[in-house]
Amino acid sequence: MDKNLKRMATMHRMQVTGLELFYKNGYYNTSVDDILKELSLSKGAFYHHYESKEDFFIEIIQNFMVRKVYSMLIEPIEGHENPATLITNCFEEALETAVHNEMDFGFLLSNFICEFNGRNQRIMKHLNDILKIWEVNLVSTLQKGKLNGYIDRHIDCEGAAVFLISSFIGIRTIMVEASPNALKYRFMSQLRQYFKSIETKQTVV
Amino acid sequence: MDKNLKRMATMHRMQVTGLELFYKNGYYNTSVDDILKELSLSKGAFYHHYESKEDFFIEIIQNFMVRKVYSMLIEPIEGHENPATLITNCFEEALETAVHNEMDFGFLLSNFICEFNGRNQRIMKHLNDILKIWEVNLVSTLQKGKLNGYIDRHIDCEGAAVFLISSFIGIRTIMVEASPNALKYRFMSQLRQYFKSIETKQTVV
DNA sequence: GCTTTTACCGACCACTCGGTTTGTAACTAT
DNA sequence: ATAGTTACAAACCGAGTGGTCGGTAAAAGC
Repeated sequence: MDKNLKRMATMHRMQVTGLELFYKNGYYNTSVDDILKELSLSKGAFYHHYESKEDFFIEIIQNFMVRKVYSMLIEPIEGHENPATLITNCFEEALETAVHNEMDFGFLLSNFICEFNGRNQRIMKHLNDILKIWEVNLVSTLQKGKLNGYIDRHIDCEGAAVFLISSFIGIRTIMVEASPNALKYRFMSQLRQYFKSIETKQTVV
Repeated sequence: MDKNLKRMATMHRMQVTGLELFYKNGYYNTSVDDILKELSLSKGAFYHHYESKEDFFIEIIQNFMVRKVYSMLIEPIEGHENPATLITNCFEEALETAVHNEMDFGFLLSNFICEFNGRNQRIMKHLNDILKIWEVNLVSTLQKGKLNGYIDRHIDCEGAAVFLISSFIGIRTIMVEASPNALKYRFMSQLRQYFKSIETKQTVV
């Protein structure tokens, strides 16, 4: 049983380092040997635990990327407050983290989507699943907000979710270079502007 | 002199095919040989005309990508009409083209930005320059719209430009898979919503 | 105590990569 | 006609690539 523990410890180490390097250099630009070198492990160790580089990556997606999206983008918007506040704060924090990350290479999920788009259906399926989960949760937060009178009832929540996802992916892409802090500030103030336009109009009492 | 013509014809053919394959498979996943095979040319031919794969790509950026961004995203928004109309129509058309493109792999510029982000400074500089040109033109269109009374004078045009660029890059990234037409429709209606919020409020006469 | 399983090593394979070198046919300038 | 230049072909190089395989030491199961 603690045999299994050792196995899992090694596999975990491989996945952590794997994700790090894949994120930094891209999937195709990171060789299995690169990962192994960092861990002082051999090819034999890798192919003892995993069938292929691709299978290895898919395990990383399911073990790490899903969780990161959950903790960074989904859990923070659960709740019954005003969706505008929830989502704005969530984005603000996600961008702030990126600004202060010395080794930021963009939004993990969209980077890989970009790399595999139209080139690797199997991996794309897994990545799109994560995107879908995010979208569904955004929609449900917005709809809850509609019921609670925060969001205008004429608003198309699916549309708003797509728009929010798009803008987030975009800003994270261009934030990598240049002056991320200025970009973040400008983006956030326009995001608030957008939210104002879909919030329920407060008729003067 | 017509010697030079032959030279330029060959180089042009290489760049056209090069861009095609780089766009389809990514820069690092396209070998020089892949391009040469398509043209029935040899390595010798390639390295006779270009110093390296990287130099070759930079020439492609300057000869083709700049022009594509101009014709697709900059020229259509030049004019003195309402920026909301100009930009909305421009995005609409750009997305429509993508929807009907059987071989769409996303937004050329942002795909490469994503691939080179934090990995190749030299190429990133050229790509960021294009992005900057686009941004500057968006800002100037918006400011012109302010002067002409179309855009609310409290709006931060730089911020709006960043927001528009972000959302466009994002929607093009997620539009590749799934149902591009539905995504386009949803995106466009939210974009109009956003523009409504930054247009000058028409006080009832 | 003996056997089996596990976790890992490291040499090796066939292949691909960007880039170099050498050779040559055709054209140009004199 | 001849000498030089241009535009390309083709073989080649060394460094990597994902993946295989035979071996081994230690632990687990009986």
